[in-house]
Amino acid sequence: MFTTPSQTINRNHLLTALQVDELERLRPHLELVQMPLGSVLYESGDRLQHAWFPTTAIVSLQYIMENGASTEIAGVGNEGVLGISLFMGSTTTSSRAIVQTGGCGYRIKAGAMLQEFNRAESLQRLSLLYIQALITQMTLTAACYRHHSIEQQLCRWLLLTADWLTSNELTMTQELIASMLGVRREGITEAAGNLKDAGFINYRRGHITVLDRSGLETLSCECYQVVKKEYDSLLSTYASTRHSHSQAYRKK
Amino acid sequence: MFTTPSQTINRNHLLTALQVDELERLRPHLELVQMPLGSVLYESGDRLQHAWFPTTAIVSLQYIMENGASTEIAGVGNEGVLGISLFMGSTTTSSRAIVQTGGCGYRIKAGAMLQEFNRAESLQRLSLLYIQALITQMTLTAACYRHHSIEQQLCRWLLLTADWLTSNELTMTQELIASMLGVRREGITEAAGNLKDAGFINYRRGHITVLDRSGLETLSCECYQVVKKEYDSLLSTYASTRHSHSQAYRKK
DNA sequence: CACAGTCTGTGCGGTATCGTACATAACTTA
DNA sequence: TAAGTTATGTACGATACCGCACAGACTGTG
Repeated sequence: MFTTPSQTINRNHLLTALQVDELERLRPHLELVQMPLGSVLYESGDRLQHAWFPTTAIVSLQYIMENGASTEIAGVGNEGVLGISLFMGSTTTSSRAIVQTGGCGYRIKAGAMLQEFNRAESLQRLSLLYIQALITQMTLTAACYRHHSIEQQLCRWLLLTADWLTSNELTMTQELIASMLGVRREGITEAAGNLKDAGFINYRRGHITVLDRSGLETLSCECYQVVKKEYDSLLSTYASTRHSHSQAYRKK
Repeated sequence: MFTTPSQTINRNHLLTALQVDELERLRPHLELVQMPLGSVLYESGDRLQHAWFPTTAIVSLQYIMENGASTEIAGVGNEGVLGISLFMGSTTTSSRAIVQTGGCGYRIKAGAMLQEFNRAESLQRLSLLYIQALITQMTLTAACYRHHSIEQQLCRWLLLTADWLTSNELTMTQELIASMLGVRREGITEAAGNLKDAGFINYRRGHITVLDRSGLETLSCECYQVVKKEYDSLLSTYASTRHSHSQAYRKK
């Protein structure tokens, strides 16, 4: 969605958009960590110890109902940050953050994050900007759950995920997708079968390949385009506020 | 939900929780306005000219799909503020804000709001705290749309609305409720009929009376309790950070 | 008071999704 | 290679909700 694959490695767009001096202050606190598939960054109710800036990982924000049913509320890739409630002033969060696609990211301790945020400089400004986009994504997710078919939602989900990955090869079981969309696994099997018959995707046990993005877009609801547009706009705002020397970070 | 009716008049909890000096700075910019039923504070894509702090009004945040179908994403009462994207740094919003229950509120021009927010004092802190609670509400709304029946959602909606009103008398047509929950009007008619048969509510053309809150809670999904708890917690945090002299505002 | 407009009640067939059960296929490990 | 595990395919009745149509009831207005 955002950049070409090669640029994405070890790179989080929010971080790279920071002012140079601010990034230099943060750098000693940023720890490059593995974010393996399925690992839980935080649970509903947890007191956050860190914030995370994904680079190649994709994280799913989910709400878990009392009966254990899950619902994905939003996804976070290398355009964003996890643990926003840290600086929103709340001690806990209502959702679970679980790694949907394994990869890497930067981790920072809660205290350091909060301190920098409260300086009210670019980290704050960019984080708030990001949260606005996140809210848009959540809005569309809710509307999509209400009004669109499983097949449409699957198309939206595949497109968004492929955008985050900047790849057409997803490592993902139908069971997992179903749990994120909050539907039965069989529903995904059927929808995926249709998409395969249409020639828009291909898949084998645990792997999905997007063959025809525009095909998926025609079957998808408007939700994908709206969210994509919001994130594109976010990234271009990042870019326009990026200090000319911020590439110092990339060299690291 | 939050206080007794008499205390609610002309009062917004976020405003009253501000530091005294900050409130004094804001006061000249706060304009008490009518917020009549059905009026649209902003549309999706609008550039915001104001922020609003409801006192007796309730505002519904909705996403409007391309085909005109609507979905309520969250509600805002006298615990919150409308127009958050103003200070999130985005120029526009993705949702529509429409007055669901007529009443009053304070309005403030975008510039004044932004200026005070950027002082990074209590208005910023409280607004972010509020947004965190709003995000929780949006999360639960999405999960509820996915997993719960119309009847459960109606119970949730009635309880939340009654809490905002601090009253058991809602002026509301089934058609309007249906459009907010994004379902058919007939679905609401049927669910409301069940609740009436159970003795939990009563209604006549355009009016609904909640007779048995705990009854509704038993039929409601967990979503109501979770949201209520979040807002209760928000208000108690407001209260604990309120300056002892803030009642100066109430005297106005 | 009559009438128009709006709100609510009801019925009925259609459809998407669910819940369940079980079969088959693809990987993994011994 | 065999066994075990996990992923995917398929089927079928149940059900919640939809779309539509229309009737009846309430309310405000001339």
